[in-house]
Amino acid sequence: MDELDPVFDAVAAYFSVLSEPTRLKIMHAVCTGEKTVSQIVAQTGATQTNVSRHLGLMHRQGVLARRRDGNQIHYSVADPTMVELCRTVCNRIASTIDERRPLKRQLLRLIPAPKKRAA
Amino acid sequence: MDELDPVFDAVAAYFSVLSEPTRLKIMHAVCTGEKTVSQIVAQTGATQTNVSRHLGLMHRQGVLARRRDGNQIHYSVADPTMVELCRTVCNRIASTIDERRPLKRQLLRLIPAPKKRAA
DNA sequence: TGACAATATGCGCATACAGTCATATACAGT
DNA sequence: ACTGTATATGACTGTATGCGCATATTGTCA
Repeated sequence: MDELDPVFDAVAAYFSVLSEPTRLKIMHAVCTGEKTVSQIVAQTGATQTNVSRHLGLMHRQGVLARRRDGNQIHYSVADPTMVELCRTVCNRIASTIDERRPLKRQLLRLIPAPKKRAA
Repeated sequence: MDELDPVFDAVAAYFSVLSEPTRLKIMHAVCTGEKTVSQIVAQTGATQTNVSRHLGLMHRQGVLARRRDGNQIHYSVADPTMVELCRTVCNRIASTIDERRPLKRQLLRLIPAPKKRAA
C-alpha cells in the first residue's frame, strides 16, 4: 500500500483545510461571495493576523481566489467542492442531533443552497 | 458569531477524522465491508498500536461500528457520509491533476462506487 | 488454571500547527 | 515625501496529536 501513500496524503491535506474552525468561518464568510480581508476579519471575529495566515494557506491550497483592488484584497471561493463538502457535513451532523434543535437550525443555514450560478 | 462556535467546532471535528492519512487508509480498508483489526493492520501497513488508536477514535466519533466475535473485533463503516465525502474528494483531486495520470487512476479507484445497498 | 492470540491503553517523545506580537510590505491620498 | 490604511510575514509560544514501546485487558483453547 506504500505506493498509495501520496494519494492518502493528498486527500488528508484536502480535508485538513476544513478541519479547523477558523478556516470554516472563513469559508462561511466567502461562500456567499467575494469578501475583503477586513470584512472577513469583522465577520469571523478572529484577529487580522490569524485571518491573513489562514487566507494565505487556503489560497496556496487553491481553495480561495485572490483579487487585488487598490488597497484591499478580495477573496472568493475557487473550489466549489469545498463548499459542497461543508453543506454535506452540516446536513449530516444536523441529522444526527434531532434533539438539539437550535444547533441543527444553525447548521442547516450555515451554507446557503446554490441559487443557479452562485459565484 | 460567537454563538456559532460550537457549530464550527463540530464540523471541524467531523472533517478532522478524514484529515489524517492513516485514518483514510482505515476508511479505505473498511469501506468495502467489515474487517478485523488484524486485517486492517495488514492492509494498511501501520502498527497494531497505531491502528487500534485510530479505530478507537473513529469509533468514539461514531464513524465506525464495532462487533465482537470471540477473540476478534470487527469494524465497519457506521457513517456512510464519510465514505461519500472521500469519494467526492478523490474525484475532485483527480480532476485537478489530469497531467498526473497514475495518481488520478489510483484516486478514482480508491473508493468503489456503491452497488445498491453497500453496508 | 496456564498459555497463547487479539486488541486496547498508559507513558513519553517528537512534530505540527494555531495563535499572538511586532514589524514589514503595498497602496492611496495629501 | 509623508501619513494612514490594508494586508502579509518572521519569530516565538503553547497545545494538540501521531507514533512507538511496553504492558494491560479480554477471550480461546487445552
